[in-house]
Amino acid sequence: MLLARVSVPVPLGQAFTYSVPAGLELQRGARVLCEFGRRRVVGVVLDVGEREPDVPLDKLKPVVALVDPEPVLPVELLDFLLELARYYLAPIGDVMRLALPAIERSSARALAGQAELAAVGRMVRVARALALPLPPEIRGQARAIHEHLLASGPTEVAVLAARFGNARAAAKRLAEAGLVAIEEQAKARDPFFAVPAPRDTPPELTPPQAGAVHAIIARLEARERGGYLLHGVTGSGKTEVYLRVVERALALGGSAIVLVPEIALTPQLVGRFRARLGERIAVMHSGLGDADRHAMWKSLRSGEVRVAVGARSALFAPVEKLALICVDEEHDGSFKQEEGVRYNARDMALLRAHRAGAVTVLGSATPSLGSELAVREQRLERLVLPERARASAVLPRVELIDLKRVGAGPSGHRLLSLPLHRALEQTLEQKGQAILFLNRRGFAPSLLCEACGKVIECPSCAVALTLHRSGRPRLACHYCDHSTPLVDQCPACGSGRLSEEGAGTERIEQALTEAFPAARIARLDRDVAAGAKSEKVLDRMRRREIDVLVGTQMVTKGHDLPDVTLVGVLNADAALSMPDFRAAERTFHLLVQVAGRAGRGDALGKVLIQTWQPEHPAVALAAHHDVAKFVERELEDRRELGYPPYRRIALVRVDAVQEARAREVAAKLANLARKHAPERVDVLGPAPAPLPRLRNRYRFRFMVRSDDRARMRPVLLAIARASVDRAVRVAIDIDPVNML
DNA sequence: AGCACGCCGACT
DNA sequence: GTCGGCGTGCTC
Repeated sequence: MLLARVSVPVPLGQAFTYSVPAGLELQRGARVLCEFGRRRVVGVVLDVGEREPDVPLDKLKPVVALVDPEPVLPVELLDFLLELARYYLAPIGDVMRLALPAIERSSARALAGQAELAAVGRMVRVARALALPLPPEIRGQARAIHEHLLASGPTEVAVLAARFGNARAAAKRLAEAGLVAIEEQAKARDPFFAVPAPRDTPPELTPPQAGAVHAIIARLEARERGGYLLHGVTGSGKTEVYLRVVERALALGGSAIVLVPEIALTPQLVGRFRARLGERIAVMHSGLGDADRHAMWKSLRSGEVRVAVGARSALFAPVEKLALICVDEEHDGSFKQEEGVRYNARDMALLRAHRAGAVTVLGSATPSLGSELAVREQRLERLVLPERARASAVLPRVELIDLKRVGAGPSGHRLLSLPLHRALEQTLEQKGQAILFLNRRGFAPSLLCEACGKVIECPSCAVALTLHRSGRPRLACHYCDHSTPLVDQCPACGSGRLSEEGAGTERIEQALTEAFPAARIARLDRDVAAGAKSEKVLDRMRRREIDVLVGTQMVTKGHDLPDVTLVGVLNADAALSMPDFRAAERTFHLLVQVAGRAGRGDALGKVLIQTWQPEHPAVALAAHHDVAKFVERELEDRRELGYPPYRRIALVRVDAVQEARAREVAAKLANLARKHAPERVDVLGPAPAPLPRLRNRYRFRFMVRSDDRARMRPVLLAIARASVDRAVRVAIDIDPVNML
């Protein structure tokens, strides 16, 4: 009997078997229309074959119809997805969803046929100035709009509306007066493509770059699989290596995927790829609408474009003949998806490439300990770029400031110590730029009642509310969307003596503005940077319209800001105190990355790191740019403590609105795990999570750990299959990155 | 996840 | 007397 295993878009972890009607030619990876329960769904054929039914015949239904003549998924990608689902114990339907753009998934459109698909691209109205003398009675907004159109060329009416008040009406009047033409146009495919990038001339490679490029290219030409760790300090020119090897992969007839952390996917980076590879790349980023995303996906699937550049999800690019995957900043935690299918794109890049017989290049200035161990065990080959690509750019001098011994500077603020204050003065005098890093947004991290000693907490989470003063003063939860106007009385005891504890970026910004009234101070964090605004701030920084930039994480990542000569880390220990075995590694990476922001141009950079623990290895070794020593120490610690990369862990998270239910299920599952655990697999916990209540749900968790992944599998399967109270959510996080 | 079935409260 | 709340069971 000819049967097909079909992945159906439900989070059920299993595929369903359908009979194949005579005459229907089914291929693996093709979409099919199926009856599923009382509804019709579009599924993906996982495999087809002549075999005995594994379900009672009266349940077996036939495939209704074939949706595409050609499979939507290449076989290599399909097999990779099956393997990924197995690795993470994720429902196959959810995994398939990762790889299919919304438009390909939705049954309505899939069945509507190609004609309708072509019409999916949005139409927009574009205004174009007609070169006529403008009558003097046209004034105000209308005149401004006309001038803008003359200066900047045709512009979407929607864009005008966002920029000029009442632009729609003004544009309409201009159109009626015959001064402006308004035309319907198909929306540009991708925002990044709206401005064509000028082609660049490839720079000459430094000897280490050339060495790395040659090694990788040799593998590509031999069509052998292989993994490389491209270990280069910030500014050593890793991107140029990616560009060269991607070009080579293309020239050899293959395709390539380049993964970058979401935050690093900036117009600058995309611009560099486009300058070299032109229209031969597809950029997948989170700002893409369904239609644009689908256009990208289509061009990759058809082979018209053979390079995908993007964050996590670009890993699922539907390319054929995959030859190369590059993962930039491979140590970055954002490659791990933290909801739904909790996959790690860095790890899965190695898997997909290995299975496809392709080459993987993992790039970083501060490689993950996983990569370091892989080099030692010869699973990866290290390629080193030891120096900065620009001869004049040298690694900055780093100075540690012990906050226990050094007090506040003239501003009176503890986190603006005297040495930092002096350094800022000097930088401003010398017309340099400074970046100050503080990993806390808001004004003050908590409000403490001095009468009853309570901290004002979020009503749905067990965390303090953060005081924000930019805009209307409010208390906001950084873990859920709760936000209230600032209160002046303690909600617990009614006292009016509320003290603002600690400092966030807003408070530092304010202190700086007061201390350096002549300087142009700006702030960059998630509150400022909704959407593409962070690029705006960074552009102003590049244009030197800002002297001092205060910010969170966002200021630390890969941006090339050549005129920054001073970098201050206001509190290096913040990340160190996290209850997470990777706290030291994160702190180290962060400090080295931030330090790398200084002195990228011609001027010698200076880095000040303020810390309460100057002797802590993560801090002390980062100050000396001593990656090797840190890695050695940290690997030793991990081995002793039985943590990754020496042992594998899986975190089982259990949460429920009712605390008792969550606690009970966690206990039950941990017991079950212990019962199934073979030798060399241990179960630790359960215990309340470090954040014991979030979004009104109580959270418990326990850990399954082993030196052998295969041994853990039956234990985790037992947990995944156990039936539990429906009010309780259970999530198994394989190789967790975020332990909270 | 959907979508059914099923068994108890306030209303046209 | 019904409309509708969401508990629980199933989907090849």
